[in-house]
Amino acid sequence: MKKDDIFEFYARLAADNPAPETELNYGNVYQLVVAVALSAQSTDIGVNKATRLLFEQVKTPQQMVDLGLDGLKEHIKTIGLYNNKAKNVIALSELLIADYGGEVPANRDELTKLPGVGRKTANVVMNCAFGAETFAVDTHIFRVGNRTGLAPGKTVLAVEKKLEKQTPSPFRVHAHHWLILHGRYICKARKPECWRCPVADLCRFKKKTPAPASAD
DNA sequence: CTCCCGATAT
DNA sequence: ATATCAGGAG
Repeated sequence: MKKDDIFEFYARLAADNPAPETELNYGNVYQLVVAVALSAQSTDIGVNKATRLLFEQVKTPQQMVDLGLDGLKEHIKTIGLYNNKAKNVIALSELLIADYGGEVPANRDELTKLPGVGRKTANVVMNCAFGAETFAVDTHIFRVGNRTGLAPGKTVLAVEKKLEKQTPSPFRVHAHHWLILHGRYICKARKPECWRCPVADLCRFKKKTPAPASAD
């Protein structure tokens, strides 16, 4: 996409939502790490439903270790991939205690050493907790970037690099949230709602979906 | 590349 | 019935 269109693309999303935030619920940075780790291939709504009770009981890595593997599984049974996620969250909590004094490191390379925390999760934590200009490319951003032509790429890393290189400075902090929310509610995987899309005229995906009255 | 895996929308 | 959901590890 051309430079002026990229600027216009973000300017319009920003106008609709000046201060976008994650929709995952959390009370501290440790809980943010856990919530994002649990969110893989699952909806934010489903994760929030499970963490509401969990986070009342567990606010620190030590409290998670005390809860134990089976106790954690009981809380997150309703989330997909819960066996792997439970093991990772316990292991991640133990590592935070052993190597980081129970604190979450404010550094992407250190975050990535935590079990269940890959580049995307680390980028989310760096942005949401520490204000870093990171672009956490998830399924939504990968789709929106490719479909619209804003940031095409064959891999999530390629899309991330493109976003990092081309995103104008006024938008760099919030860009990834604008793109996720846009993908979640308008540029949806199954049924994109182009008729109410604020950037449809900038989008290479020319599929003109019907108006809502005749959409279904 | 495959496996992990429940809830929800279509 | 099947696709999709804030991916990561082996």
